[in-house]
Amino acid sequence: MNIGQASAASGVSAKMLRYYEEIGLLPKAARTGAGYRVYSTKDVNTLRFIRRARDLGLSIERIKLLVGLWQDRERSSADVKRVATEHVAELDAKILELTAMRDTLQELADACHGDHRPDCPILHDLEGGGRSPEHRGTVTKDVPRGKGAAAGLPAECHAD
Amino acid sequence: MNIGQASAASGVSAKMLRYYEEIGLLPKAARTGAGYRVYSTKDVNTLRFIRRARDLGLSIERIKLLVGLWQDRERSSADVKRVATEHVAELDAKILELTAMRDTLQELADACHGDHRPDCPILHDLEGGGRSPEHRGTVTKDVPRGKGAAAGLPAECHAD
DNA sequence: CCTTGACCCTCCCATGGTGGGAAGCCCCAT
DNA sequence: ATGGGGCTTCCCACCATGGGAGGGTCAAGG
Repeated sequence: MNIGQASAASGVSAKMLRYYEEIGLLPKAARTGAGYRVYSTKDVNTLRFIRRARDLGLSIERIKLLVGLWQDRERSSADVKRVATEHVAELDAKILELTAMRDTLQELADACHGDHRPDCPILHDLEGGGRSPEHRGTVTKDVPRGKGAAAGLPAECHAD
Repeated sequence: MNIGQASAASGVSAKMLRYYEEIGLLPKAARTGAGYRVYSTKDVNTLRFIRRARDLGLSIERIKLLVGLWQDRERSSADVKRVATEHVAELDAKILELTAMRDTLQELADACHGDHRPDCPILHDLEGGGRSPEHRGTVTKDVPRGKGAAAGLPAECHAD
């Protein structure tokens, strides 16, 4: 089977097939005399496994672990479960983070008239924690991206 | 104000300050004779605006729009609201996607004994749509990443 | 005046997965 | 033998961010 056929049969793009090989997620494919990669049915099964795992949002690193476990008859299901559970925890964290953003923004949008006038609580909030700061505090999770070095400076606001 | 002070006062890293300038999110900063960037209080306000917008997950492109509207006295709040609403829609889509992943994976993990034995429904599912395919169909949203070109090949499974 | 240390500059690289595309070789059918 | 489609490698782009090298600058203290 050529790379194109393996791609069509697995739902993984040829580009990704080469990439997965390069990063060691797949073993190096055998080659024809002309240098074409050759795949077996077994390879396609592995690829489908990988694709399903990607569909569940698993990182390549974790998929490497899972493929290893999958091919290990001596594995313990506890190891597999742990990998899955870790990913669930990360998904939960991400969902929480996005939900907090969503809720804050939705509230602001709800409070915005959305008419031709310039007055807008969304901008007001972005400008300087507009509506009661404790309100923002409850909704917006303090995502650990900004290192919170924000120092003094009186909020004089308004850039125009 | 130097870049370090502007960074500390706004919570945006110096690295990002330079980057935002490069991509045109910020106007080119004035320079001292030695080439040091100089920032004003007004710049810091803009930076805080940007940082808050990033905290809400807005993309740089959308922040460019918002900053433009913010500085436009003639803006209509409808324009601002539209940008916010679009972002809320994207957040909702992402949350739905992640939640579907999470639920599927959680179900699989729940069904997994997690003991020393190798038998594991998680691997079984990844292997080939294991437990009743319509079940997977209901939970896992068909995220539009794989182009669904998955063709034939009988699922013989098991790569070991 | 000179050193020291903190700060700033530009430029390059890496991340994580994925797609796009160019230049060039190969295979099959007409 | 020619054309078209498939394969190869290599480079670039995304998005937003951090790290670091190599070199200039500034302020304080000796």
